[in-house]
Amino acid sequence: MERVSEATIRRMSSYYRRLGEMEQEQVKTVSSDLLAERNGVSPAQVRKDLSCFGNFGKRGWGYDVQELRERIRSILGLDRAWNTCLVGAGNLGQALFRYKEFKRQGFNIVAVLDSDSHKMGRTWGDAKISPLTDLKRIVCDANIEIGIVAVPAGSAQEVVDTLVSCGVRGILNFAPRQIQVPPGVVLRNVDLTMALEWITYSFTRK
Amino acid sequence: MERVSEATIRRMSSYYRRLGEMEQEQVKTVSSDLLAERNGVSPAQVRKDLSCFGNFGKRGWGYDVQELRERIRSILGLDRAWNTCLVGAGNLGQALFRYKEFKRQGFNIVAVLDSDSHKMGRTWGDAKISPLTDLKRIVCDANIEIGIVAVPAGSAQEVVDTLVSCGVRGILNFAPRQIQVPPGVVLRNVDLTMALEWITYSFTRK
DNA sequence: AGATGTGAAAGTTTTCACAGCC
DNA sequence: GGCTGTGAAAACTTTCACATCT
Repeated sequence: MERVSEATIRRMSSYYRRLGEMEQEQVKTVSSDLLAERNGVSPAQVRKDLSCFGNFGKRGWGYDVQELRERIRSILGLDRAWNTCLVGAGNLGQALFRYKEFKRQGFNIVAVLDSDSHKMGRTWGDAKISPLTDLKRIVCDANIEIGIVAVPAGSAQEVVDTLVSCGVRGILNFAPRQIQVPPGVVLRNVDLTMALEWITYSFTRK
Repeated sequence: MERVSEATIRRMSSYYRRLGEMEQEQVKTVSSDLLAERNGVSPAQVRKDLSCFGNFGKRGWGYDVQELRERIRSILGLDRAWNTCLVGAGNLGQALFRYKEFKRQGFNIVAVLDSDSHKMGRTWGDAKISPLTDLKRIVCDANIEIGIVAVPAGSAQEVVDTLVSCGVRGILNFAPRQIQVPPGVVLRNVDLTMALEWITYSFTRK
C-alpha cells in the first residue's frame, strides 16, 4: 500500500464523523455523491481517498454506512481504546480532561500530571493530579501510549522530552512552540490562535 | 497579488510565532535557512512564502527579525485588536475564555453567551453570561466581528446561523459537525479529536 | 441502469538552481 | 562572498472520464 497523504487522513476522520451522524439518522446506504456533499468535497475525491485502503463499495449501489464506518474506524486505529496522560493541569488541561468527545472516540485520560506542587493531590473527578516526577512509573503501570501536553510554551519541550524518555510514542501538543521529537515519535500540534489568524487574514483580503 | 494557498498562511502564522521567540532572544537578523530550520520547512519554502507578500529581505544579509515580524503581523491582520464573542459556556468555553494566548494576539472575548438559562447571569471574571437571544444587541453594541462556537454538535448550526444573521462574518467552530455558512462568511473548524486520530493512524502504519 | 474504482489529465505546491543584489 | 528572489522543473494532489461490475 503506497503512502497516504495527510489531507486524505484528515478527510477520513471527517467521513468517519459524518458516517456516525448518518448511522444515527438510520441511513443504511450512501453513495460517494452524498458522502462528498456532506463533507464539502468532490465525489471523485471520496472514491480516491477510500481506494487508498480497499474496495469498500458495491458498484451500482454505493457503500453500506455501518460497514464503511467500521472500516474507517479500524483504519484510523479507533477499533481499540487508547490510554493517554495529560500533562498540565491549568485551565486548558482541565477543559481537555472534561472534554467528552475524547472518551467517546476511545481516548481515555488515565492520568493527570503537573509540575506545580500547589496542585498536587488535588482531584478532578476520579483522577488525582500527580507530580511529573512520577511519570515513568505511571506510564508503565497504566500502559500509556499518548501524551497530551497543555503546559506553558516555555516548558513544553522539557515535558515532551520527559514523555519521550518514558516511552510515550505519540504527543498531542497544545503549546505554541516548535517541538523536537526523535524519529519514531509522532507529534501533532494544535495551535488555537492559528485558526483565528486564518480568519483575520481572510478579512484583510476581501 | 495572486491567490495565496492555505498552507502558506498556516506557515506565516508559524513564522510569526518563531520570530516572536527570536525577538525575545534578542536575535536581530535571520536568514531563510535559520527561519526554515526553526519551522521545520525548507529555506526555499520560506522565501517563496514571503515573496507572496513582498520583498522583505536584504540580499547577502537576511531579514530583520523585528521588521519581518511586524510585516507578518500586518499581513495576518493582527495589527489591530478584534472583538469576539464566545457562544457556549460549558467547560471548553470556559477554557477558551481563560486562554491567555488569544488576548496576547489581540483577540478579545468581550461577551459570553449561552442558551442554558441556568448559567444566565453567572459571571466569569468581568464577563457576564448572557442569553443567546441578546446576541443581536451585543454584537452591534460591542462591534463583534468574530464568533467562537463551543456548543454541543447538535446546536452548532443553529448558533452559527444566529451569529451570521447578527452580522458576524468570521466563525471559529469547535463542534465536530459540518457547518454551512453563506458566501462572504469565513468559517474555520477546530476538531480536537482529529489530531489524536492522526496519531493513532500513524501508529497503525508503523 | 447506476455507482464504483482507476488510469490519465489538469492543477497545485514544493524544490531546484541560479541570476541578481547587498 | 553570501543570501534573497524567482522562473523552471519536479513532485504531489485533485479532477476527469470511462471501463467495470452488481
